[in-house]
Amino acid sequence: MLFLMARTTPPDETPRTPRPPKDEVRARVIRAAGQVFAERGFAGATIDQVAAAAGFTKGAVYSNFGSKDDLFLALMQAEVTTRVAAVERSLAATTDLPDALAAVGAELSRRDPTWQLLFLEFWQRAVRDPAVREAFVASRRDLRARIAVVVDRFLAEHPARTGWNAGTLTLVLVSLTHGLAIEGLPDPDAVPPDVVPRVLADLLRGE
Amino acid sequence: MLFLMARTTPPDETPRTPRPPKDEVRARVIRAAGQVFAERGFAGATIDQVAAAAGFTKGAVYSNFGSKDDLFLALMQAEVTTRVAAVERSLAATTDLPDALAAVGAELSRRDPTWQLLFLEFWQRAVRDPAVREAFVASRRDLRARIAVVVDRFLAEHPARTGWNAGTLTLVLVSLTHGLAIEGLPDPDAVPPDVVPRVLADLLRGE
DNA sequence: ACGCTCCGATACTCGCTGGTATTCGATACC
DNA sequence: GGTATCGAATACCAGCGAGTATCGGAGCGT
Repeated sequence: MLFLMARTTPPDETPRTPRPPKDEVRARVIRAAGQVFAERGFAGATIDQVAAAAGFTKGAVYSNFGSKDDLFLALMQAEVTTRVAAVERSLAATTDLPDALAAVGAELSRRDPTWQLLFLEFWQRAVRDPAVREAFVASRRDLRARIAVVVDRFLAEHPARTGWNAGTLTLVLVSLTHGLAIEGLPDPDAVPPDVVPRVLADLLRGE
Repeated sequence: MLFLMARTTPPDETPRTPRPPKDEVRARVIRAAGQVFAERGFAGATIDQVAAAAGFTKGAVYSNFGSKDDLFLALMQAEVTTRVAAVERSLAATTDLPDALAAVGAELSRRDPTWQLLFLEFWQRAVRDPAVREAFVASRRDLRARIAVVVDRFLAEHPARTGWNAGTLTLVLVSLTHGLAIEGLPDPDAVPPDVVPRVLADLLRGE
């Protein structure tokens, strides 16, 4: 391996810093961690793999994160944030409840296994580790609350008399969606496409 | 652990072999694997831990299972079997459809965190590893099919006219229960106790 | 009784991975 | 331009854990 005696003559150096962007490293590592962790699982993934996927080496990772766990937490933080934002966005796009919920459902259960895998990984840690659990629960509640706001508005506008309140209805939607994803991801044939709407129809059909 | 110095005099020897049970070792190892894997995760658990939990050493494990994965598959097999048996039992106990479905739901989503953790760990591996997936999908279909048979019988007996066929209804039930477990395990307050029966009531309320 | 066989225990190997200490290069400041 | 600083690369280490080879003793057939 030869290093070219890189010259240092400043004169003609590119004005724009070809700098190895400061915290972009951090972002890239986190992104890479998302991929690798989703692919091999937290315990199954190695720091070297993450670093490589990000285009760096272990040193970069450890100079940005204290430990593997630290990296994991950072990833969860980032992922949850973007996730909540995505849901929020899809909710804002329409005023029609079924549409909105369908959008949320689609958002929550993207056929993309990556998110499901990661989410479950987070979940597992939350169940096992009280410290993680706190943050996890908070974000879940936040997510459900945001969806519930929309549901609530709809229920108010449409006096479809139903025994359901917004919170519980939201819980059912979110839970059902996740549960279906669990069945459907390894076995796509197992889940007919219109299950969620049909269930919702039954639930909202005034008593 | 006492082995009675079992005598060998054939005449009066206890008819039942006081022997250090042959394949009971296997059973104990599997049971221990269930606990340990659920507690630390598959990758996070060690063969030594499993062996110790079963009251043996690594040697016992490796003389009964070819590898860690092998043990894992065996565990899954066993778990599903006992699970199905439990469901069938709870269904046999009642003739009322809602009651029966609620019972099934309860059975499927016991607050027992062990099972949920374990199941989702299976799921993760299934999604990631094609070999595991095959076995996983097969046992899932088997599970749903068995439940569906009974649901079907009930639907036939109880002319509750509903747009749902047994298979889809079962899918919804199973999925919903799992999804609720995901929300409820880290955050018990999030899930009211009677959600499943209420949803089922709506779904079965004849159209 | 006797020895054969099986299976669990013990001890060891070996690769791997998280973490650390150090080096090296470049940016930022003087 | 020279130097201090920061962050990534490299080299390295120690522990750990899956898997293996071997040992020993308990059943079982004869």
